[in-house]
Amino acid sequence: MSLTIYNTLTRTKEPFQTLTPNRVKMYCCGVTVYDYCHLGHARSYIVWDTVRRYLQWRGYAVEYVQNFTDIDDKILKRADVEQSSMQAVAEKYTAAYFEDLHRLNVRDADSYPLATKHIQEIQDLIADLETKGFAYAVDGDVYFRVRRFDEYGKLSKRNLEDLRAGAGERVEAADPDQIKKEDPFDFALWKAAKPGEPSWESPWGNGRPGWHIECSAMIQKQLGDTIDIHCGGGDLVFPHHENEIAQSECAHDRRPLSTYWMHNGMVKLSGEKMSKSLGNFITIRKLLDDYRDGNHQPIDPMTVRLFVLTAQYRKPMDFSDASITAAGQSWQTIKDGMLFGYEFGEKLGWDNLDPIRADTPATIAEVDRFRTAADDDFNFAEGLVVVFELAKELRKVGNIITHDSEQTADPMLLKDKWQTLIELAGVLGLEVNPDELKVQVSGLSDAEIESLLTERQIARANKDFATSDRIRAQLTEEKIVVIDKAGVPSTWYRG
RNA sequence: GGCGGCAUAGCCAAGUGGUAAGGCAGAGGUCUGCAAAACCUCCAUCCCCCAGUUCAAAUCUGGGUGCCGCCUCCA
Repeated sequence: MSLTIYNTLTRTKEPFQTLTPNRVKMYCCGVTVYDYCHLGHARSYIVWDTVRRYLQWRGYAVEYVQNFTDIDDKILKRADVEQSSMQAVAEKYTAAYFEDLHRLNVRDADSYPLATKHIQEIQDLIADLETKGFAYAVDGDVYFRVRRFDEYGKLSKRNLEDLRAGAGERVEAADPDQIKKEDPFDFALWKAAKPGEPSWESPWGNGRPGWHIECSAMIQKQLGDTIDIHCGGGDLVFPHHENEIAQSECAHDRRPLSTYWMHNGMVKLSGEKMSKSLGNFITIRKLLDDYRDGNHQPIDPMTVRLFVLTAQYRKPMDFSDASITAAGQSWQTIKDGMLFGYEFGEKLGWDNLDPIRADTPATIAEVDRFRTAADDDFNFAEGLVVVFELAKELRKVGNIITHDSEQTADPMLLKDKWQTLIELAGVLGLEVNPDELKVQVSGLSDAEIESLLTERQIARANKDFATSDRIRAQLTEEKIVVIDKAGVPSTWYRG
């Protein structure tokens, strides 16, 4: 069995073959740092983080690079609004990016190149393209000569004729620089400085880089001419990634920029793509800090991860109150299973609570099922089936133990299953904190609870159900779950 | 208008020729004074529609319909 990846370039699933055995060079288009990240960004970076984790779990050494665009009109505009500088705005929202994505358990990339730190590489690349006839300068701007690259459009599956036919008059109207271009689809590599905006000296006069060129230059610098996987949001296929290909492959004698191109589907809100421009977005911090689901509960960061992972990464997905609530319920199930070992391991006589899985026939079978699913173009939704089944089985045993009944399953087999669950959930970036079990969710001490229960027991014996129900309501308020049994004392636990 | 993609139960969603995974929600039961929690059982004769290929199709082909994305900055 081997890993297959859906390649946007060929629109088919292909067997995964790396340039160098067991090594993966992976580049992900990062954000333009002019605002807080929203759920759409969260999906993208959770997906690529999980792909990276999975590749590592499969034994690949992954070199993962993700850029920040820190030169951009929107950042400048924001700086104006915030009475700040481009650099200050970029730094503010870069810091916010890390805060938000760390909460979602997205691991740091191996490096985070910045456009402003690669001005020399960008200029060298533009000069190279100019020398080779793929770029031309006009009044301090430099444009890429799209017609010189006969493969232009190979990623997005469109050709210049289609584009011209489709665009009609819109192309002309949009851009005042249009008249400078040889072809309406030529795009800017370098933009002449405008008064009051940050700029850098260059052979073409003061100016700043265009958007597309930074990725080409930084990939070349950080990872080399050809990489294994280039990924990003589906909305970047055209023109951004198409242009990256044009720039890099023309500069590098047509050597491919990336073997595989991967794109994640968009997050939708009320049927429409979540985006800044439409204004229908919900930021990660708003979702995690202020949002309440259908059960009036706050959203656990792991719920967001699970929500993202339940959909195939290429498909669009809808965010709604109902869908995030369902994800929250589902996460509770998985969490219960993952906490099982920490909660019951000792009672079951395990000699340690080490979550590292050992190879046993039982664990290997589950791991194989998971791997088979995920090897098919990272079908984590199907892999999640194994996670759910393990979690539900452990939760069931946990409940049997909690409710003081006989527990007959083999403790060592349970440990195998628990360790497998921890490992597979971990591959998906789903983690629990064992300390959660120690947290006093109730302000009441055990003694106080016992005392109230005794009082309640007396009331129940006297058939004073009004009093017993009042005490139970009080305990429920304190998140104490009471279980009544006939003939034996009531049991309780913190829920 | 051009290009690309998607349509599976109340909701999310897997399944890519061999007779519909999983999750959430829901129903019934066990338990309880009644609950709650948990457990057990049930929950798509059928995969947007119409034709076709095949012994066999949700899965392949053709034609519709609907929805979405990109074509401007966008994860």
